[in-house]
Amino acid sequence: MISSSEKSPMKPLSIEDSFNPHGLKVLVVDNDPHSLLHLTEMLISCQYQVTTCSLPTEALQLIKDDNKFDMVITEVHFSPDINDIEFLEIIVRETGLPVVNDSVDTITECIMKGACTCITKPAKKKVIQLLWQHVARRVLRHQLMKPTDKLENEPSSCTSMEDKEFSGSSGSDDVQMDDDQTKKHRMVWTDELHSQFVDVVKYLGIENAVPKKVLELMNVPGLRRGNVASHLQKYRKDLQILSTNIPQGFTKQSSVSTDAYSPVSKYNDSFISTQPITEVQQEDSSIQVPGGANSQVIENKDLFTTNSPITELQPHFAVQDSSTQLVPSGAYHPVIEKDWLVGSPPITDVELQMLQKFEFDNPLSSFHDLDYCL
DNA sequence: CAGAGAATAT
DNA sequence: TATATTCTCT
Repeated sequence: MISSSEKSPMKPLSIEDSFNPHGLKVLVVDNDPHSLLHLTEMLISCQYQVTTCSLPTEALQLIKDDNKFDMVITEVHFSPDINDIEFLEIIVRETGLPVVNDSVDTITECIMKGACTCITKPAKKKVIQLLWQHVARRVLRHQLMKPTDKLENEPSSCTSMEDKEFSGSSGSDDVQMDDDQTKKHRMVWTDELHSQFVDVVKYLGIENAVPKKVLELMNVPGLRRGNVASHLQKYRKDLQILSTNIPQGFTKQSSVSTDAYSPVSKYNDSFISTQPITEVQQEDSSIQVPGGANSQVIENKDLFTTNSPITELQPHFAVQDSSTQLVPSGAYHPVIEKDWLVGSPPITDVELQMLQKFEFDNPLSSFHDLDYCL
């Protein structure tokens, strides 16, 4: 076997750890005992580690207590007084985890709310077997970005001059070297860096996440405590804002009623405390930092999202609604658009390469199916 | 003294 | 606005 062993506590998520159903922690939320059981059995038979509950509130509590889930599968028809779609949305936002909904008739809506895919009941084993790849892909994305970590100009070239910028010439401080890069090291929290940050914070639990710890665990050369402290401050602030704007009771009609600012402003921000992933619903903006050769592209997408691009929404969702074509084989067949099916951008070559690199030991999955699953 | 977190500055 | 720096308190 492979990764079944213990996971390094230092790295909350690594490809090796996540790249296999074995031990992946799945939270299943379903108020129908039968389908819950069925799904659970199937998940377990596929080596997932399953936690179940029947209500969204329980789910949130579970997430709060144990923030180490890798994936959430949720029913979308709970009860008349619970807005399941909103629940799904919150889960997506707060956990940043791949969320799978198990109802077909709301697939479009769910996908638009951020679900990474949708399975039908009764769940087909084949489909279940492939679910882990959502987690894998998320991790992959993080991993892929890692090498890009050049947030700082490498200290090597900076000599000793960086600490005290004004070394010799004190008269006129026209120290206008090729600044931009040598002088002003104003770091940029790229998606990747931020993801790393979020992972660590999640790992620690937000209540234990203090700058020094986070810094250590992130282990990014050049990153300083102050950077983390500052970021953490903002992160918390955003969480707070989010928590006061969203949770409440998930009431049926509360959803999109125009007034995003409901007067009521103190709810259970509880669950957010442990699952601090938020998402700023802002469209991306890629900025080119004018730095000449060393220019850097900053993507500022889903701000506080951990599994960012997986649930990136494309406009072509409007395409048809209910009839999700399932083929007897059990696997999804993208009768419609592939990316419509799952709301994810098509897998890239690099990703595929990475996936294949880590291929197997795991006979359960085959990467052809990525097309359907991811 | 170190370090967290808030406040303030850029 | 995003990040840095300073301040205050533990």
